[in-house]
Amino acid sequence: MTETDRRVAVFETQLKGAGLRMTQQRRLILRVLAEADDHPDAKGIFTRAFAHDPTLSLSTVYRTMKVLESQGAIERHAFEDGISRYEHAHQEHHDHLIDIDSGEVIEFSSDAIEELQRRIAAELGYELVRHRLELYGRKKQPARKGSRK
Amino acid sequence: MTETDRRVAVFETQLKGAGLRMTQQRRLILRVLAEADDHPDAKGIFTRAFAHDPTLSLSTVYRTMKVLESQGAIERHAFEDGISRYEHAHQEHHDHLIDIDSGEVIEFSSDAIEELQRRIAAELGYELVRHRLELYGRKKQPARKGSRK
DNA sequence: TTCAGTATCGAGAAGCATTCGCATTAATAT
DNA sequence: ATATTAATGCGAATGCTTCTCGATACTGAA
Repeated sequence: MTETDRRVAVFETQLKGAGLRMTQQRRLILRVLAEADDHPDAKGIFTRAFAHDPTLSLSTVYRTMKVLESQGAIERHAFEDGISRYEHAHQEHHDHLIDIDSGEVIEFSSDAIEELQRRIAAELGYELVRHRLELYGRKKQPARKGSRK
Repeated sequence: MTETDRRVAVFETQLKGAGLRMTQQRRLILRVLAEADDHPDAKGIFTRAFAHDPTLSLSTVYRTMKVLESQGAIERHAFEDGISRYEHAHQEHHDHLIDIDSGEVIEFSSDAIEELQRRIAAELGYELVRHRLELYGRKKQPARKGSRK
């Protein structure tokens, strides 16, 4: 709760600095995102927020996501299906592993991969600005006696 | 020309085997793709093919891309903008580096990265099925005397 | 507190890439 | 040749996202 409040307060300050306003809707959406531990899409965010404020509109969710993103408060990702999914911004960069069967999104980071990417870009004559890495996998059965294959 | 004809012939055999038909439209679209050295989207493919057959419809392009993809004749990629782009299938797996300024797509492959990804997935308890890696970069100025920064 | 100015909102229309439905056409096997 | 039916063309429909616009409600100043 306190952590969420802190996020809201920080964001409000950022908004004011940009000549923007803190509204009930933005507060609510920010709260929903701060308390989400998954990567919901616009509709998912809308559904959760709508439960707290039935006057909220989907348009506002989309608009708010843009504002939040431009302020660096959240990150937007588009995986295979092309639908935008959101998560509150971490300080540490990370990539995603998506469970093919369940759709679950697991986060990970690897300095080795980051470095390798930078090197590959450099070899091609490019300066790496950003990247997108998604692994799609299937949960392994824990190895156990008698497990076949 | 010969290489393109060979591709068309191979694909026709695959189609027959699946109880499907080789049509003028499929031949044309396959030809356009075989001779493309970039990663066009559906509209781009349609435009090029339309020049040879003004009766072609965009629906057919989309339908054909699905067939081609299911037969493994082409690969589909969706970069940042969410639009599907296509290329004829290579035998070797590769990833893409996208030039931020020009939009140009450069292909590359790295066994080291492939291996690293497999290892990361394994550490998270997953078997890697496939992945998506896109690097976004900016062309470096060739280092020269007097270059600042 | 009240008020003016304007950023934001809700609701629905509009955009865009992609897919569908269906009557018509054409590829294939006999 | 001819029947079978996959494939086509065209327009309508879909689904996510953005835009339009009149109404609403933040915010700073009085």
